[in-house]
Amino acid sequence: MQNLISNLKISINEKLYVKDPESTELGLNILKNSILLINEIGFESFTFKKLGERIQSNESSIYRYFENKHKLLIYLSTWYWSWLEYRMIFATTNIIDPIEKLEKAIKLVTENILDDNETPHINEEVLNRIIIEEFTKTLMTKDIDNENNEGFFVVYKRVINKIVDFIEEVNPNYPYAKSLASNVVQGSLHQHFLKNHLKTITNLSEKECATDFFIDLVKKAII
Amino acid sequence: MQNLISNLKISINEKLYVKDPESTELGLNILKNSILLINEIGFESFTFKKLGERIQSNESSIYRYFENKHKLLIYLSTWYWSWLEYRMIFATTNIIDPIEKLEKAIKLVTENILDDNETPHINEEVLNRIIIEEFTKTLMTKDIDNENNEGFFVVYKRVINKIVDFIEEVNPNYPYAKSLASNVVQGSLHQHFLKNHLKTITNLSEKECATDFFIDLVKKAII
DNA sequence: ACATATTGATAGTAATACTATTATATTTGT
DNA sequence: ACAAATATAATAGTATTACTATCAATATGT
Repeated sequence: MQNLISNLKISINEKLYVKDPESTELGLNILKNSILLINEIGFESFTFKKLGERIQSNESSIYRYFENKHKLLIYLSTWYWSWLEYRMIFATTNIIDPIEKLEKAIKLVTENILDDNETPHINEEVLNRIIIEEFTKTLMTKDIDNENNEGFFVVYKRVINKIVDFIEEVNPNYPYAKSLASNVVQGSLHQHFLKNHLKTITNLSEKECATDFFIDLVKKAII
Repeated sequence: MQNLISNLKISINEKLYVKDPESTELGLNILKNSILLINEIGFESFTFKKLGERIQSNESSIYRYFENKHKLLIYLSTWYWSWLEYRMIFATTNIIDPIEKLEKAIKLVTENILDDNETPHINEEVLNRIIIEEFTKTLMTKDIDNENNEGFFVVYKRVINKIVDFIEEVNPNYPYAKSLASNVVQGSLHQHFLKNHLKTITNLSEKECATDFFIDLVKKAII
């Protein structure tokens, strides 16, 4: 399985970049360090100028890969959800029991992420932190309807719809499969966020993990 | 009840404004039209200059009320959560049955909001739309830990903890009361957002409301 | 009537988010 | 090996944003 994943190049909507960043050294460097820099200073303070200084390259060179920082963030998000999708597919194929399969999928989208070392230019652990802190910003713009039409969020929706399928395998009569699935995926990001910043309104901690909460919630809801 | 609410002046953390906007005509005008303008063009495109033009006042005058647009948005959010908190308190006092009380509270935080005509300078229906589209942006900044220490989010947390209390009245042994409550409040905003923009990953529609989904979810989780 | 507070108008600054141009370096095709 | 093509770097420039500062005009309170 490890090798299968490492051989798969994650392909990303071409409208998200000007020039494929995975095609050159500089491009890979942009990806790698944008993740690190956004994590360090936050997306609002992140600029192409600062990234240029960090990688000893020029602002104008970065603009040749990405139109703007918003599209770069959608690119990184898409990469993340694609990576998760692959892991989810491999982790659930060959599992026959629908409940076990659903649990496995929920585990994957809710658990803490560790760098998997398969992709030297992407630190998945740091990328996960960015997704927790910044992902909703890619959705919550006045441009969402256009960007949705352009297919910028298909991978995210595909991950959720995979979980919808698993829910329906367990219980085809549950009337809120879509809302439940999107609630798990987005709600999990939010619970991780609360754990980091607003601890008084979450039960998550070092000891208590999001996975337990969401598996319990989903099973009670649909079984 | 109506009159009780209208007589209550919603009081807001003084650090959120330079000069109390509810103390002058111009201030009330800033509140009223900032809500309308943010709804029209989105928070990213919203500037004090544009607001000044709209209300025939000057950019510099608006800066005398709010340090920046971020604090204005937190002010508006705090106003919204305070308003909800009052409605929740009045709607749940004197209800003895804990389940009925919890259902009432969930209904209030998940249902569609209509303008209540008690506050001429705040259109609650439009404000609710802003909360759905923009509220998470007030949380998701690099400054959240400082701002949380300053008490900018106490009202939001109080609303959630009220629901935590109601959950614990129904079932004191449920281990995830905080996560469940925050999941309902934040998840409801998100489901409304999906209903408006990413319809394929939610069951909400004109016919199916968030309230039904969340009441079903919570009751199954804790009873 | 006079002091005080409030608002308006104007100007100015640093940073951001780009675009355009030109120079330089590197790769590649034959 | 060398010309041609391509990629990158450096520099400059623009419009907008997010403010701050100053001063004049107006309204208000006693």
